[in-house]
Amino acid sequence: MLQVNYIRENREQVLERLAVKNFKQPELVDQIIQLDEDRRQTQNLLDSVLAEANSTAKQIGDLMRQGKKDEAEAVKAKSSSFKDQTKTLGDKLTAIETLLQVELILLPNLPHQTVPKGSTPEENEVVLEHGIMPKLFANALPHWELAAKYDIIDFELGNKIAGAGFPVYKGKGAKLQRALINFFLDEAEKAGYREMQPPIVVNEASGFGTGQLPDKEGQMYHIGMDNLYLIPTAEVPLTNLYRDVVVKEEELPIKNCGYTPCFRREAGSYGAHVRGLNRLHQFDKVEIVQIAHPEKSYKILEEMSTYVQSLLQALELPYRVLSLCGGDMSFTSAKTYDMEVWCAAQARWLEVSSVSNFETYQSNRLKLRYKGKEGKAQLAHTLNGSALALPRIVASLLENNQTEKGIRIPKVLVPYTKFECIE
RNA sequence: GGAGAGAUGCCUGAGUGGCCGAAAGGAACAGUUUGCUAAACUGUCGUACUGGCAACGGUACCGAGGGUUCGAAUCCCUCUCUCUCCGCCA
Repeated sequence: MLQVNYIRENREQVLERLAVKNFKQPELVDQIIQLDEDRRQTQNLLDSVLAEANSTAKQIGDLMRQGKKDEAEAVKAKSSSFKDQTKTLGDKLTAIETLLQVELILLPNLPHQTVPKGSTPEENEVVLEHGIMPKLFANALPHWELAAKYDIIDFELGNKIAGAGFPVYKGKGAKLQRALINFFLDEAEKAGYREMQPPIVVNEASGFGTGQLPDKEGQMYHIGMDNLYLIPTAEVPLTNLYRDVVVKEEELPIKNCGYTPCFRREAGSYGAHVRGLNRLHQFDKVEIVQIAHPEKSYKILEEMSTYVQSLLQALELPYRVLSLCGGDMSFTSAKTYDMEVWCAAQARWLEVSSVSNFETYQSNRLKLRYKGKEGKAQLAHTLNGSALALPRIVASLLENNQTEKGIRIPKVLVPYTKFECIE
């Protein structure tokens, strides 16, 4: 959520930045500025009535204590009129504030100056490509066929017990999952992230804090009986750990990571491009999250991108880094890098990580601030990234590393899998 | 699931209708002093909105939301959460 004061003082710039994100309702900006104006006016009025009511009440109290009952009664008669006024003004103020909040929530984050213009994925900017795309032998298979051939991932079985998009990992397939999770967590720890194990259900306040609610509730599984949401990403609990928190400036940056399963309804997705592991309702992911000083957050974004790339390099996967254009970026992000790995048998790039700086967009909702020795508490910047999401990593490992004898496990993973090949 | 207790500032904790934005102690910060790794003394010490160039004001907030009252941390209602005991249980 953007800050009203910022919008008021930087109207032109806000409009210009929103245009980069292809925001369709720029008129909201002026509406918000007007509502804010109304809000302050109404509050001033209300405050002055309340001030008068307070001093009158005090007066009555003093008179009562002095035993001047008649005088007190006289003043009492006068003070009862304040009630209607404060009620009316209070209701008006609440109505304005509610509307202001509703409209503020409709504004997406402002893209950073370096974010490329554009509205479609094709307009994302390729920052770099790394690695060599493997040349596969003649009868090379896509990963869903490899999964069946080696009996390591069972989509049918998942269908039976849960539904499409909930695969069952079997034998070496399961071990590969576990190996990847442990490898990612160990690497994150080496990079200075503290491992956390958060709940995988969250309440409404948490969903609001990171921006999933109110507008994206259709994307999350909801447990109606207890009004809890299954997390779509560990970003939600890991970032919400700092909701309503003021951290010490010297503690920044705070670096946390965590492994969780992630749940996404993915309503409306179907077809060949979501086959196999390409898109699932439940998947595993290790997430990295940082709470940063505003002056350092863009440097940290680059570091996080470099870190994620180091994982892909270690896994020997060919990848590219995209700087997302304004229109393709998420609602809440100020700048996002996507990492995509090459899936040789499908001959396509698959997104395996998304690293974003949210600046103060989330922290404003979360009321996440930092405070130095001097001065007031300021909103911190939040960043997060996948490091990494498993299914598409598995898909590309299977496809890229397939040989006529079996699937080769990358060297760094062998200590974790305890096997070198899936035959 | 049943019964009970509770929620106050960074922490402990007092406050049961006006003198309470809130005692006291601790912590923290600044200073003084003695000197030695600590103590004593003094001062400062909540947040948000808002008016003002500023000095300095106004308003709201004692878990959340309503209500009673001229006036609520304090009384009433609803909700949320925490703790204790019982039950169930990985």
